[in-house]
Amino acid sequence: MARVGLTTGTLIRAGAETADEIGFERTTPTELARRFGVRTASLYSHVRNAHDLKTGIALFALEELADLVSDAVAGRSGKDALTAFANAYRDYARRHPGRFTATQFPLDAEAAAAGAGARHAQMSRAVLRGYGLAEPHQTHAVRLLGSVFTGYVTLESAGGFSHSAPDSQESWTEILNGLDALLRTWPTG
Amino acid sequence: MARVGLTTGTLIRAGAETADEIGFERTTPTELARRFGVRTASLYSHVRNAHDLKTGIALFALEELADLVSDAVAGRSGKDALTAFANAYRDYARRHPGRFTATQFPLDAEAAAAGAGARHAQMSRAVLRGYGLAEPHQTHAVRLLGSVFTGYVTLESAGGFSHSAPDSQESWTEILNGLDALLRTWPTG
DNA sequence: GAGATTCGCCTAACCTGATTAGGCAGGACG
DNA sequence: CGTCCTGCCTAATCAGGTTAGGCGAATCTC
Repeated sequence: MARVGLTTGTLIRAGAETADEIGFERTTPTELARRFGVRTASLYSHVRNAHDLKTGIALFALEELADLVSDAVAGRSGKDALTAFANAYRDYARRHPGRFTATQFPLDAEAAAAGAGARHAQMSRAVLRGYGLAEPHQTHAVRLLGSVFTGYVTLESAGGFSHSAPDSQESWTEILNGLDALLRTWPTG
Repeated sequence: MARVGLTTGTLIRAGAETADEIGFERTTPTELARRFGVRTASLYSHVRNAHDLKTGIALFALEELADLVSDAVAGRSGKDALTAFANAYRDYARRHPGRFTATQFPLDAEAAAAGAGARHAQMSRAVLRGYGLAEPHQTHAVRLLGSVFTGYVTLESAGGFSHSAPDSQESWTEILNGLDALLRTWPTG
């Protein structure tokens, strides 16, 4: 019997690629088994079930995104950091639509705790450091940034902004300018 | 044979309620058939297939949400309108989590064209009227509002803001204040 | 290096959900 | 009162998910 060398990691990485190719929705154990030339049942030594597989892909994508954002933000501050942060986020969604969808897969408490959620929040705070916001305002701003970026990228990749003028890129730039302006005048007390 | 009186409309409305109860994901033809005390196959005279059913629920929810937002915004302007718009959106998501999830179901071009998408964009523009934004800035602002509200409500209902101080309501209020301030100083030329 | 053990993948089987084809019965309508 | 239409049914098929148990190849032990 040909041993393909399945491991949890292999499956999750292949799952991430598959998600980008055919969509996170359609990334099923059966599909992965097909791609590995293996019977579906063979996956069950490596992942508990389909839900587990998807959770794994989601955590993988969250880590990967956190790495990219971390790199992008390193050594920058203020608007520069804000822009780098936002673009890293948006670029990831465009380059890896399936993985981006995966990052929004609802995680149960344990998975969320284990995941890169904390890293993302930390990076968001790092970007905001340049704006000198005190708590609780910083947290409010973190939530604003998360909402805008998540929302924009989701709507954009769902086709919400295509086929209509002006260009999405233009809106993106203007929104980032706006956010920068807003953060500079955000209430500090 | 007991005739239950299935129609496309009945199924979609029941689907909306079911989605709120057990989640949009699990709102399947089989589940609806169970609830009507009917065989699954019997639904297929009224909806084309499972995807069609979900699209129907999505369109229903989009209309319903548009009605609510329309009511909320009527007779208001400026920050008042902005707040009413935003709260109508958020309240809907909290009261009807399944339907809200449904509103994000990816629609194919025909369904999207038939749906309430245009109404939502119109209402957004109506809210912004008080801020006197010229094109293309108004469109950018429409996209910002859509992103913030979609993003915030999605993250909030995914539990992103719970279990951590400060309260989500506080962030929401401060974010709306911030958006209002931003829109008042948004570039007009 | 030969037997014991582990472990990766397989076969077989079953469940749930989606979907289609064709049937029957009961109310509407002449 | 007969006929038709329509609403729901039975039967059957298919795909995906999941479990139980088997077999053989790789690795370990002495």
